[in-house]
Amino acid sequence: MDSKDLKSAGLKATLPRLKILTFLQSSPVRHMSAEDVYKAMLESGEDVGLATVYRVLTQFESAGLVTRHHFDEGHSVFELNLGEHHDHILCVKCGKVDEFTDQVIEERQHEIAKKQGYTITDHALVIYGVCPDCQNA
Amino acid sequence: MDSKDLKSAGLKATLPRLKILTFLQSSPVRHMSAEDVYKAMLESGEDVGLATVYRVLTQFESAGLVTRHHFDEGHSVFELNLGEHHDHILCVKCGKVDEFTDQVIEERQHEIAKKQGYTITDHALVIYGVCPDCQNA
DNA sequence: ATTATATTGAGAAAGATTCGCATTTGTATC
DNA sequence: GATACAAATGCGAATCTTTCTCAATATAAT
Ligand SMILES: [Mn+2]
Ligand SMILES: [Mn+2]
Ligand SMILES: [Zn+2]
Ligand SMILES: [Zn+2]
Repeated sequence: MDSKDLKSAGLKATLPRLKILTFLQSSPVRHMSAEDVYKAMLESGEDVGLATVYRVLTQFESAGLVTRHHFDEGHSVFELNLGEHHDHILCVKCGKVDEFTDQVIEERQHEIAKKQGYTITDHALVIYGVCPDCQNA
Repeated sequence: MDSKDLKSAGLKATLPRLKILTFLQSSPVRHMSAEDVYKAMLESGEDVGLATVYRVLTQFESAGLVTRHHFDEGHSVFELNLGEHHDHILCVKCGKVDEFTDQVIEERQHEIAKKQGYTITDHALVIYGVCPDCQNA
């Protein structure tokens, strides 16, 4: 039951929130826009307004349940937060999104921040390229 | 004369383009939104439409004269391309934008791309933090 | 079951960027 | 320098994503 997850996140266990959380947890696709989630809600019969999807995703983000990315200008992409931080590499041809972690890069960023006198709070790293599948085509 | 720069970039030397390029080249502020450029045009008396500013900046980007960034969702930021690649670190309090380059990070990204079978085309790295000035306040 | 409060849905509104099109400008030619 | 034609401009309308407003509804505690 996801109600527990919501409650412990300080959120009332409403139908729209349960529906959306369950969907995020069960979807094999990890990176989705608000519109993607909205369409999934429509298809599963459950009536959830688009505004509610946006609100809930934003609340989930504040609660740490979800992470928001800005891969392209123009719209946000969300993914269920599974704990471990990672960065992304994505295909400019087909839009595929892959993930990676690199401890060297992580450390280097902290050194850079320190050198410039910044207290680092976050970072966003996206590598753009052509994926293996799209190279032979 | 900037006409040369425009011509060699394959662009007709029109008044709006000259005005905008000259402004970018003379401004001490390196990172600006289309709106910023538009306002500067208004102040300098020259009448340039907002749509034209957007068009010209996009053309400059295609011509390699300018680089576009997406520091925050919701609007693009442009900077004159001075040749050497660099990444950014910016203050979440005051919005200051600083720059840096790190060869280790650059190389690591290529290794990651190779490891995943991608042909890397580009990347975007932004470190968010609190700048020195904003820490004692 | 009742109440007090938080949440929802629908459409309006906002903010950034692009489009459509009549008018103007740049440049190549005479 | 005048002429001609394609390219570029400016304006407002249109688009797209996201947020807001607010009356209606659902939730959690009593
Ligand atoms: Mn991810
Ligand atoms: Mn820069
Ligand atoms: Zn691909
Ligand atoms: Zn600051």
